[in-house]
Amino acid sequence: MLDMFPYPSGAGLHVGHPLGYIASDIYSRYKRLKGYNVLHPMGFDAFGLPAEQYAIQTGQHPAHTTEVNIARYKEQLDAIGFDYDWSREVRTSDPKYYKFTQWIFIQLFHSWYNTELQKAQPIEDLVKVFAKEGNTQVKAASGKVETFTATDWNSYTEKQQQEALMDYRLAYLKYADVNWCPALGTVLANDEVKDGVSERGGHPVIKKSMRQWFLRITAYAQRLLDGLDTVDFAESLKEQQRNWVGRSEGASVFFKIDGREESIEVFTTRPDTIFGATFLVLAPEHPLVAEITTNHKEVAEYQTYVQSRSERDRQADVKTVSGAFTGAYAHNPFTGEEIPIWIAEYVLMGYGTGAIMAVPSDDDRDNAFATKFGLQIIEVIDKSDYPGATRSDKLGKMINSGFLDGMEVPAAITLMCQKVDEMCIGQGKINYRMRDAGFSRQRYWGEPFPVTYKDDMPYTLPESALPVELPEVDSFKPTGDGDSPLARNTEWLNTPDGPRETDTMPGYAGSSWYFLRYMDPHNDDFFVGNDAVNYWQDVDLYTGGAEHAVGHLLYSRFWHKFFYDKGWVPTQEPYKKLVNQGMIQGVSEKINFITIEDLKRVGDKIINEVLEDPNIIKNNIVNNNLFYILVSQCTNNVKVKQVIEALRINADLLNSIKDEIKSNRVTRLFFDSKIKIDVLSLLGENHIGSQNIDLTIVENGKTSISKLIAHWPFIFRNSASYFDGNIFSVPIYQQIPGPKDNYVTRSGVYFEVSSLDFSDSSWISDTLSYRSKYDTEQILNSELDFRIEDETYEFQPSKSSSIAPKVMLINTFSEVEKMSKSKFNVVNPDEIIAKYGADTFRMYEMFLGPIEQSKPWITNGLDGVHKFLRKFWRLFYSEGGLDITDEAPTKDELKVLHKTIKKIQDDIERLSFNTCISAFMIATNELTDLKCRKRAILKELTILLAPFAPHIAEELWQNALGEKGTVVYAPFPKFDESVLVESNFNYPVSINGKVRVTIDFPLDYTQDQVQPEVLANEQVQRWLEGKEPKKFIFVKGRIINVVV
RNA sequence: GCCCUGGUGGUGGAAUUGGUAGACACGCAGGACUUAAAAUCCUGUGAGCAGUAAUGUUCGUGCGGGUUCAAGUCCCGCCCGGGGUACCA
Repeated sequence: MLDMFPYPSGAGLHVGHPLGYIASDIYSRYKRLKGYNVLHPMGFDAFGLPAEQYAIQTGQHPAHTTEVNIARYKEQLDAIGFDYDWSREVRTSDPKYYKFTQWIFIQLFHSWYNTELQKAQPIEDLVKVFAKEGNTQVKAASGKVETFTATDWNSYTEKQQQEALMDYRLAYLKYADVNWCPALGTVLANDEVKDGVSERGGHPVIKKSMRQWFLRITAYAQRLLDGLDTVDFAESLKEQQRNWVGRSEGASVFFKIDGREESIEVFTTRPDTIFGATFLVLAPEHPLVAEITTNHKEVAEYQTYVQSRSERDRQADVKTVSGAFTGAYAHNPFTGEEIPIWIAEYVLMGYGTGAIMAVPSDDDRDNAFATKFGLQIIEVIDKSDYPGATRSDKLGKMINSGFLDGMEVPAAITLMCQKVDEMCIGQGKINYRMRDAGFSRQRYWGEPFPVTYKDDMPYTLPESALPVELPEVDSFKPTGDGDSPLARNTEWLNTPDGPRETDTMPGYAGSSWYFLRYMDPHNDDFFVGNDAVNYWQDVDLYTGGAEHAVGHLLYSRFWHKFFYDKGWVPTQEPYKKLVNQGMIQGVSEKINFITIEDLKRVGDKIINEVLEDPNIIKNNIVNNNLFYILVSQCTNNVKVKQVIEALRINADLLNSIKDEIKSNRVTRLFFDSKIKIDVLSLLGENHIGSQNIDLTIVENGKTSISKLIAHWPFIFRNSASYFDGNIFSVPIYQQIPGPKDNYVTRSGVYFEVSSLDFSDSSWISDTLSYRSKYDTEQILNSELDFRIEDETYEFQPSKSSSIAPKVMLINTFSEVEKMSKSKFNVVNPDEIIAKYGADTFRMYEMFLGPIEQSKPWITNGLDGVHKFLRKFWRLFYSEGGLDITDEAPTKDELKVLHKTIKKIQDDIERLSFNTCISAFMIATNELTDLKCRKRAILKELTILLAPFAPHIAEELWQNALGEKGTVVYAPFPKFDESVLVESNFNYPVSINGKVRVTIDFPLDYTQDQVQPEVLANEQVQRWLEGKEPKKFIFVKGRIINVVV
């Protein structure tokens, strides 16, 4: 029984984490009651970026932060009453653990993948083959390799040999791009980059090529696909993994470049359409671009633009079609036509060959591209036999395609693959979208590589040197030139054998094999002992978030297959069954803002377009979605004061005031989250923004000014503020470090006063005393100011105020999204446990709904669960104390018990825990009604409840029932079906599908026995109105339907 | 954009295989007990219409179509929310 490894974040365990943990705890306790030996461990994925960032900010060592966070996590986990075997705890950041992570890396480094045997093998074997016959006969998963003979190999220098081997290793070095932020001097994670600039500070981010480690997961692509058929994961999750691996069958074809020796290799899944290939598109980073370009200026400019775009942007942004012509041409090998070679961002270097043949007649993106740049489009498929088929469907009859004419598409694909092969211009090929996994991070808080460099080539350290422990460094900041902070410790860096690798491993290194360590956590000789792994084998049930669907799960499956190849584990797949628990989401508070320039433009657009478009009105206003309109008179001299009122309106009201809006040319701005989308569509992105704010800032719809200032002290303390009774405004200073610690004013925010809570005024003196330490110059330069006269605080427009700040805050709103510290919406379980106890908390989390469904954390039903537990308790204790009898139970009581046993047993097996809680409630309500206090019933029920509410169950077991020992190992009650057998069934009788009456019949009655009585029924007669029924449907034990 | 996933009363959700939609809770309303509060218990509660009432009847599972004796469930086309998208974990 395994739970996904938590990362011990500084925010502590939030209410979302335990959802899966509680489910697995119930399951493992249940299996224990059923007599199984259950291994249910827990540990920590302790390396990671947040601890490192915290270290940069505070100077605290990540090891220390991690230690503190783990202690807190364990305290919280224990408070919920989990049955973890802490003697088996593992932590990825423990040198005793990462010793083996490093060891596994070494094994990957010294392995290659034999595609003939479909198996990883020692690299020494390959060396022997090279020395004997070169690499021409070797069938291996490799990079692009030049062929060499045995003579070549033996004449190679050590360095050349190492370089050649690098193309075969399962862990290898190559150059790859990272998100490089020159201003911060650091490499950024994808989610630290937004719109081409760093999230912190807004500095430009570019791609930088660095030599990095990769794992050859692509060698296992097919096995990772095949393995999916053997495991019990949700079909959707398997589908996600299949898509990630992205197998596609097609052909690679070479296109000859005009006037040059080289050809361009393209991969296509549609070789049939080659007669319609009217141009080629290369990825802007394609190595051939530099060589063939004659159109230097435009290409260079375009390449610079693409540098600033993230891969996701490049794929996602299908609206903007962009590209540049290289000036070079190639030849279509079948039509013989000269076709231009372009570069465009929608072609990615990392996928396929980094080049495509564009067939604008049969590919949407190619079509958009050709249309925009006026390139030729030749129709090659007649789809008239397939009405409704889209451009990309592989359907139709070939036309304008030489020898393919008249063939159906699938046949044409097959023939074309053969033809390409015959003509020696390419071959049929299976391509995978999946790429090798980047394994280098330019970070401190991760596993160091057990590697030193000699002559610029890497060599692994001997096992005796493991673990290579993280060195102490004087600062956790990046070095500024792209190296990780490890490079700061030069004493550590330089060894007699050469300099060390300074990058560290990514998060998934430690988490790809941790479940094996649980089986044998204290083994110092091997990562997992043979006996242990043969006894426990694999994970029977794995629970965790769907967000890990590909990343972690695919990587660990890959590692496991490698272990299998090496003979270290007995199974091909690590996880037999996997359940994705849904996310418990947080409710975030957010603010929307928009520039005043844009506000005016929106106003015009709304007047001219939106109010005239019935669809927009309908989509946004119906369904009682009232929305806000901010009324503002937009003159050229926009002043805050002129924002005069905010209205809540509905569709009818909008219609009635439409003309007034138009004639007065007042700007009306929609600012519900739904409306925001329409503002977006009116203006495009980047014109309206939103930002998360601390949950507690907004209370009862009012924004607390003192809390807002505590949240953004910098902004408020150093800025002048303006207040006129209606509007409270604050210019915002963006925190961009510059010479002499100057900061730049970027924008301002406005709050409607009616939405603010001024009750706590301590911020005024706090702000003033803070400011007095600074030069008044800065305050004078501010656009607006507030003053204090006498003892009363009065806010007035500053005399120097003439320029209006650029950004207007529109409103705050709530949104349900992922719980995370950065979104200020984290809720901890501690308070609830303190108030209601762990049992209530456990049961409530289960009661919230199906385990795999995501839902926001709302505590509405908490009381009901708590009340249930009290009611259950009262089955044992009445006012006079313990009140249990030894009488024999009645038939009704037994029925309640056995109905519940069956329900709980079935529902736990199918992991439907929310319905279990309901079943307990029903049983308790029914037994209360029956006034049942019988030991024989209550004892069994206590065992049933024990996995869900272990504390109360244990208490009742030992003290109320007086049982010896713990309920944890009690035998699970045996279900007796005979108790539940019914002789009659109350049939619902419907007329034309609508139930009108119910009639009781013995269950063994057939249709013939039932029909006369049903038709004679008074109700049925009424609906028949004297007519004969058309049809009589009888489903035994379910329903009767009379069709009239 | 692409992939995945969800949408049912005022709220969380139930309906396991196409067979009585709204189980079980929360909330709300009314009542009992109590000096009072807490706790506990009882009754009602999808919406509309008719009826003093029992009850009857129409509508109703995001929207629009379809299949079926029967659709929350299956099919087709949309809309909206959430997650992932390769360096957050």
